[in-house]
Amino acid sequence: MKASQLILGTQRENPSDAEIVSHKLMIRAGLIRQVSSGIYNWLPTGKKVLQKVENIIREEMNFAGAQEILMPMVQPATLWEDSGRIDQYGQELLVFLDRHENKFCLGPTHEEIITDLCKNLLTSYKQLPVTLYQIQTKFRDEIRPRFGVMRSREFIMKDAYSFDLDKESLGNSYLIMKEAYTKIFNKIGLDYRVVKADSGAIGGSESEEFHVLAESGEDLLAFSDKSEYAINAELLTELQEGQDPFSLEGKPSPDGNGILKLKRGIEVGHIFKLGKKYSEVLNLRIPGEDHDIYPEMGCYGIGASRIVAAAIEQNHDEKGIVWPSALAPYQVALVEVNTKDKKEIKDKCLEIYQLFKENDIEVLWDDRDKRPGVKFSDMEVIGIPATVIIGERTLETGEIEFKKRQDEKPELVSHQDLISLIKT
RNA sequence: CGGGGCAUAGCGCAGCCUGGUAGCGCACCUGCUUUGGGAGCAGGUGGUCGCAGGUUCAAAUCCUGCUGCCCCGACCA
Repeated sequence: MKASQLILGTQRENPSDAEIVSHKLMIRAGLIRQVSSGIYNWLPTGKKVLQKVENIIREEMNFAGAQEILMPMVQPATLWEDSGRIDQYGQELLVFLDRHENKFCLGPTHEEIITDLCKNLLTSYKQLPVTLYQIQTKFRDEIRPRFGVMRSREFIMKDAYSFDLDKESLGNSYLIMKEAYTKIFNKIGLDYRVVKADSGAIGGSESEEFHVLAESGEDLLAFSDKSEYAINAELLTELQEGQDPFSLEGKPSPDGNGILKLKRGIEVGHIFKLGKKYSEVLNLRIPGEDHDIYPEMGCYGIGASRIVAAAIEQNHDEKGIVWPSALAPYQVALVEVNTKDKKEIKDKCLEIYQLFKENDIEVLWDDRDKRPGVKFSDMEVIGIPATVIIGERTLETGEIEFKKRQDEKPELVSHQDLISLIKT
């Protein structure tokens, strides 16, 4: 991609209404623009990053045997009346009327829809176990949206739903998803933890959360310093009735091993064992060997758009974003310096540009007629992991200036080494 | 929903107190000169001053009402 043709949307100054670093940088790097409170446009660069997240999720979900579907964002409110959640979910559910004055809502989650779908779709216990998923826009009318896409009203979520014959099989489906999640967050390249969690409004028996560790995280997590024990501090205080979560620091771990340490996290994934809650209340019965069964369900969410913000919270410096390579919108920036009356520089850039393209390296060629400083800072705020600089200095020698995002100065490398340097 | 703040060009802001027909920096467009870390000069584009009412000869400015956005809290993926 040539920067001269790209709608970059970078901004020099921090927006006045952004508080946390990921929000500021997402605006300044031209990833998002606000439409309304908790509602955002995703610009070309942001969309690329989001798509990287989605594709990693999709790959691992498919690998785990889950099947991708797409459910509607608009759902009949009657389904929510049937499940009894219309009151429980409350104001967060955005309800409206269509032209026939039928009540609909914007889907904040899809247990009702998927359960209803499966009533017609699953016709035999032989089809179980099965896990279906989608990557789709959700809407939750948050009391107070904040921090950009970190806590937005509209957001992109991957939600998966498993259906099993019995509890044991559900346990297996759950583990498969947990493993897939582990692989997803490893691939994305963030520092994360899994903790026991409260199943909240979704309901069910058991749940775990995946948190990206960051100082700005809204959740407080408690870990034992001696064992694997890890729990959402809020849940632990509920279990221990009414303590201040902060007071947990240094207390003995409930599993009897070690003492508790607190960290802050951003919840990016949540997996639940739902049991028969939805299958029973919505009457999803599947013919079994001798009698109909209500399948044991599980549900598994990942906040794709939130991951983008969380990744920035964890990976930035004073110049801007520092993408983990799996999420970078481009793997390399090709910056040309002083090309006026220097056709050789343009030619050299074109040559390298094509070399990258032939090797399937996503390259952003900054061919704009701008000062070098402007280009460097744009590439840095966007967070592209590597930059290749082409200018007069190295035109004669044939060497290439190559700089990693966090390096102060470029190093000189040979033409042949370029590709392998970027791929590692 | 309670408490606080803000609303003037794409972004960041001044002007408001003390009413007189809107300004600065950045960005953007044209030209020339520049070009290795956010260039210089010259010229230019862009604003129903959030909305509605009121006071006044005259309102960005004063008064009233409303809306939107941000922050803190309760709540939540």
